[in-house]
Amino acid sequence: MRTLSELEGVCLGIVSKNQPCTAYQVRGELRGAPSAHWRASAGSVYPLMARLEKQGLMTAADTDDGRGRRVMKVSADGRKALRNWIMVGADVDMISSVSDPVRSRVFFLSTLTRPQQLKYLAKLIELMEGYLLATREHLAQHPASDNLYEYFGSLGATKVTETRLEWVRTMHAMLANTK
Amino acid sequence: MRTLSELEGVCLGIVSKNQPCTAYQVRGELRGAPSAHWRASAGSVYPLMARLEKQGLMTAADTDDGRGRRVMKVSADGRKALRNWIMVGADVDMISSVSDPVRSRVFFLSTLTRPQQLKYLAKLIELMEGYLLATREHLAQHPASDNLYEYFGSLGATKVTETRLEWVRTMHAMLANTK
DNA sequence: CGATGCATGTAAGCTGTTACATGATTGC
DNA sequence: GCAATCATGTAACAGCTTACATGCATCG
Repeated sequence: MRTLSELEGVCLGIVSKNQPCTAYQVRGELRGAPSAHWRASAGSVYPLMARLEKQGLMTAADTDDGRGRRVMKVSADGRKALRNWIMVGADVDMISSVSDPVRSRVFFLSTLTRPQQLKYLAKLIELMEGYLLATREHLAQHPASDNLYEYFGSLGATKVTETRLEWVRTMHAMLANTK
Repeated sequence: MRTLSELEGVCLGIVSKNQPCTAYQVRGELRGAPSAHWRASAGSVYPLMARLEKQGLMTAADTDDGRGRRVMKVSADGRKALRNWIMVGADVDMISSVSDPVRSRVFFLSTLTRPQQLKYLAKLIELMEGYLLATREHLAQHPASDNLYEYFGSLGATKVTETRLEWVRTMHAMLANTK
């Protein structure tokens, strides 16, 4: 049994939570997620779903509502694969691989003049403040009493966003106070 | 002027910091980074460096030390492209796109039994504690007085790692105390 | 003199994206 | 009736990885 890719695991998980569920719905869920890492383009999701079906991890059924909807359910093998995908994630690679485009750029901030640096960081702070509001909104709409795991996910996204914002603020303050 | 990819920006930045600098050195720097997101395989770095050279962002010169080393320097156009790459990073996509494989999995934790959940989270905590020690070590070896921007980068990695660890601990505690 | 490290590169493959193509349904 | 949304899919390309291939230098 080949281990699932990140997007495969996430899509299988979304189907398992919402089944019976269409590929279109999966794309909608991905777009509505707190961290929009996945563009979840049609070109990735549809072939992916077909792949999972062919491997027996999902079963599909055509509907007759005139829209050609194809609803999916996770099979017993699919649930096993999903559990396996989660477990495999407890690995050094997984816990360290949070790649941050902002951090990548900070390393080379010396390329900019001091005023440019401050302007860049100020722009980041503004964007992050807006983004933080959005994640907090998302968190408020997913209380622990409703669905504990969605709450956990949103909580993680919010906490990390808060930390990153605080970090950028620290840098801005330090650069503003030295020459 | 086409905007640089993430890896292109990072590599150009590494060269600009260490020039004159070989592709081999760039790979070494990437491997030693606090967050090993980039595997920086030869298959990506060498063609990338050749590409940047062809575009006039770097100049290359062969050495005669018998090892066929090819040392690179960033050109004026290259510095401009690097500044541009940084600035373009002040964008909603960039600040939100911190994709976390752990968070992805947490959303579907209901797939596991409670004991499996606790075991999984305990494993994560163990791994993250080790990883946190490594990032703190890295931070200690890059004091602000030495190179401010490397310090900033390491600081960000450490802060985010601390936050994620605390988050996983919170989840573990909550799941351990409810049935 | 053999292992390890320095140093460069290519070929094939995986995973995702953008852009396109198609068609039905619902709401104004 | 026409725009927006629902719904499915394909083709071409981008970017990075793994695995392979090559050869010299240094150290024990």
